[in-house]
Amino acid sequence: MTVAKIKNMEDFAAVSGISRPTLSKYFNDPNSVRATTKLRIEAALKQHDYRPNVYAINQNRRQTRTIGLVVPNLTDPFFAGIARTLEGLILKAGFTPVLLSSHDGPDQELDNLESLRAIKPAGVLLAPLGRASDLAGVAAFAQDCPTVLFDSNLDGIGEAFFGSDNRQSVGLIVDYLCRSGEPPVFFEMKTPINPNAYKRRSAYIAAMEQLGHDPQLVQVEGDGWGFEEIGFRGGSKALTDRQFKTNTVLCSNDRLAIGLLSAAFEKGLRVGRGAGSALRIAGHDDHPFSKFTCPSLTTISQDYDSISTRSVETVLALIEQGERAQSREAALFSGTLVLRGSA
Amino acid sequence: MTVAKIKNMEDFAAVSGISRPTLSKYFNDPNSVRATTKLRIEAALKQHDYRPNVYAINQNRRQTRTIGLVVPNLTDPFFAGIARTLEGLILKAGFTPVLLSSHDGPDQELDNLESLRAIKPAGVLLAPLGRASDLAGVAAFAQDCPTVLFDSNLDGIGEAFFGSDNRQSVGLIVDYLCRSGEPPVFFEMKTPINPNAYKRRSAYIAAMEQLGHDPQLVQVEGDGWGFEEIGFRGGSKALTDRQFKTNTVLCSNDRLAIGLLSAAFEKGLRVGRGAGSALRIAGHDDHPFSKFTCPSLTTISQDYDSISTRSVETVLALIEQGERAQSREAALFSGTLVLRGSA
DNA sequence: TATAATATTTTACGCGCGTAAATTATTTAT
DNA sequence: ATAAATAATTTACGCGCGTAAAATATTATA
Repeated sequence: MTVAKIKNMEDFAAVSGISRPTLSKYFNDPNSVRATTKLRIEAALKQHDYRPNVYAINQNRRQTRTIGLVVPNLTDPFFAGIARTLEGLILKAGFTPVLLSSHDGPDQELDNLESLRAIKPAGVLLAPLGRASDLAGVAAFAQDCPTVLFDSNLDGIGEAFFGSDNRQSVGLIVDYLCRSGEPPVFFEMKTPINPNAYKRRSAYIAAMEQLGHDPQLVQVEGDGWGFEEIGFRGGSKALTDRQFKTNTVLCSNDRLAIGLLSAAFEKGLRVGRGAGSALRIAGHDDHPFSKFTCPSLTTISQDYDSISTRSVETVLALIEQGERAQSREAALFSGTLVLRGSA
Repeated sequence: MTVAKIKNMEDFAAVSGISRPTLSKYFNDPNSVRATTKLRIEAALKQHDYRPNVYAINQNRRQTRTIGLVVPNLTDPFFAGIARTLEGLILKAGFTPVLLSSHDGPDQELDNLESLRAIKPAGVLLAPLGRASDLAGVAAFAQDCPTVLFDSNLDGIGEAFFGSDNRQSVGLIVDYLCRSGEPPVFFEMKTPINPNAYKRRSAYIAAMEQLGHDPQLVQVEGDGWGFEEIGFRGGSKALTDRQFKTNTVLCSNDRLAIGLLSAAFEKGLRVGRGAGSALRIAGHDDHPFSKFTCPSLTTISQDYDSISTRSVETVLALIEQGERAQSREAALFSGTLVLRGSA
């Protein structure tokens, strides 16, 4: 470390003996310069600790090396986990992820997109709120910036969508529940926010009918995103009112199931697939906590490895080719059954 | 919306009839210009949709309007919640938060600080990993950038620290548990990563001794941050080996408690403060899920409103005065008892 | 070794905005 | 109405880097 402070690329060019344009090339892509000069530069970097100014760089570049990442709510460990995976993939590709949470609010979602617009990201991965999203606003953004949707689909918005095949996954668990005991009642919110919820509802109905059973829906009131609380309250009411026609409940997602589990416990109902159990409860999503509920929750694990990988690959491809996709890509991945104690 | 596209402040000056330096002043602080011109500018903004280029702005400003926010792990809903609160406070103060998660790794923690260095934030709020943190690295960063620590303290690093008064909170719950039943055994990790864990351990010992009880520690093996899993495994073993000398267990944090709760359930042990219960379990932190465990978890709620508010106030003050604090501030806030079903 | 191909250097301009100094316009106080 | 105070305009430079063009140096090919 020399005494003279290096404050810009010019200074660094002086001390390293490399011309500034070559350095500029190097910092844009270390492999774009000759191997020997690369070594010289890296040797000098070790000695002098210089870092190009991000702001000056991005002022001139058309394409930023940033990829925006917007999830509905980071407070939900499910999305926090996905975000982490995606961040890792983005970093590995040599881009910088910028993570934003919509905090379950469409206003915040639009604010996030506005913030991203300001930093001119090369691409954006967006898990929209769903029904609550400001469709026009999101569409306008996707028009200006290569955007890939995941988790929740918004018809026709973005260059691509990757998510779960709810039809397959719900079919899978309905089938399992029917084979292993009484057919399940479907426990959900009356007016869900997430489009997946609607798909799961109809997938449940279809699966039940195919197996020759009567679909039974228990739809609880409740606004917003406090799913555990909604599941708890609605579940308590449903249990006292004996709304569940069979001893088996399939919840639209794990967070509702966690609430229902809690309600059942308070009522003194034993949950599980054992002989002495009064109720079987299953969920969907394999929420990080579902392994530690009492009893542990039987659920569906979404193939988030595939969803993440494909989503990132797709933005990267869009960025590389520099133009928009000729057609909107959409792929749904299969879930797998996670058998635990509750059903 | 006019046809001619406005691409920079000069263009916007032309169409709005306001000189560029005045516009520059306005965007730096809307109230620094005369009320009438402010109105004129805002009227023009509505018509022409222009946004100053962030990169060009920050290239010249010494002080960015950005505040870095680093938490140990966003996957933990506890930190996700705090992060959200802090983001809100930062936004309200007119700054832009940049949220980064260290993913429980000291390398990532340093990487995060490096990333922040690159964007030259006005200040940083850091919840360090604790024992795992690279002390020298963090200290070096705090030297270059006004940094306020919260949640976990690192001796002498940063301009201030705000956290919980573990001595008070643990004293409170130990006292409650002793008054309402058998004195608690302390359930924790043998070599915790978080400095709070050590404080809680000694607070437990002190509180027990003061009440004339014999402190009992059950320390489980386990590396890393999968606290629920560690609590589950260690708890299962402790229960089969009858390591708990009394029927009451105080866990070092809620996530361990969730694991222990799960282990107790599997063993068929009834947890709660009722007559037919075999075990009482209490936690610490009021984790978002502790309300929905079976039974719901008696715990300590940290005063995160105060911690958040003071932390943000302090960075803002540091930023405003433009110089470092003359002395390192540190404040601990009291927790409150959250009485639920488990103890 | 001569020639072609590829890298690097030199030179120079531009990006969009911050900001300073001098001048002119507007508001406020007297 | 006049002077003083405040705000806006004009002019001009600089920030740190991207990037283009021409000249020069280095490496690869024959």
